Amino acid sequence: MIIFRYNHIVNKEILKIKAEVFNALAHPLRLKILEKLRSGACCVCKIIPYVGGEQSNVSHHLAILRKAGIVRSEKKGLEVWYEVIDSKIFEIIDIIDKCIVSNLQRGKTILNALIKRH
Amino acid sequence: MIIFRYNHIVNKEILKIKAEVFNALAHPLRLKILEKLRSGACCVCKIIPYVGGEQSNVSHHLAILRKAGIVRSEKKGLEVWYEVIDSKIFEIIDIIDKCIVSNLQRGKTILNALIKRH
DNA sequence: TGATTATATCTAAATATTATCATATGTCAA
DNA sequence: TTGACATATGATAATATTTAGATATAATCA
Repeated sequence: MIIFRYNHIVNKEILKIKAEVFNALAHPLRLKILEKLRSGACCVCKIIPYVGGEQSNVSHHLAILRKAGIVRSEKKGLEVWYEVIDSKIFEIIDIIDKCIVSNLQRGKTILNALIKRH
Repeated sequence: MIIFRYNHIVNKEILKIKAEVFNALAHPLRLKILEKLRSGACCVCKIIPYVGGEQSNVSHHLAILRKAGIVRSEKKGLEVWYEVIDSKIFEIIDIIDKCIVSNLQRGKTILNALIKRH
């Protein structure tokens, strides 16, 4: 099938999309937004005080998460409610958490070994 | 314990570290480097032709992965070998892959529904 | 020792991201 | 319709990232 000839282009494109998703996750404020959305859909008016920060700034970050396909929004009267599209995103965040913890533990072990030598 | 008073600072700091790890993953070239490292440790001289790009640029991206605690390097004679520290990072990449595929499928379904209406 | 090789670092220009402020949009209620 | 409210968008300045080229470092070999 002719489509296979385009595999390298498709792969490149997929790498780019993946990088864009990671990029959307690469900001403390956006991670905090997702932390809030972990317990379910939520109104922007609740997200703003939770994460702390300017209304327009939070709105910007929500737009970044939206464009990356991580969350979707829905208007309910005056309010806008956001929710995570695919909860697999939380698995990712949890794995990163574990990675960081074991990294810190490794650091601690090395530090202890160094201290004992003196 | 007094340490609990610092929880919010610690949380903030952890969010920042997490964001930094995601940031390290947020580039097609770095994802491609990790793709190469999935099969095990690898020399820079193999990574460069695999990912394609300037030597200095690849070296820079390797440094970013190193600083984020995702890979480590070891000198072997003239060569430098890199390897992934914690293979959980691949689980993350695989989950993102699945998310993207199901997102694309959802898009396709919606598109089909729209087409049928006309 | 000096040349060669592999990789890292520095520099600068181009580009992207972030935060803030100002303004626009859309919804409701009087 | 007008005004108030919740949220989004646009413009801008500050900052960070990316890339390529030039140079530096460190290991090996003649």
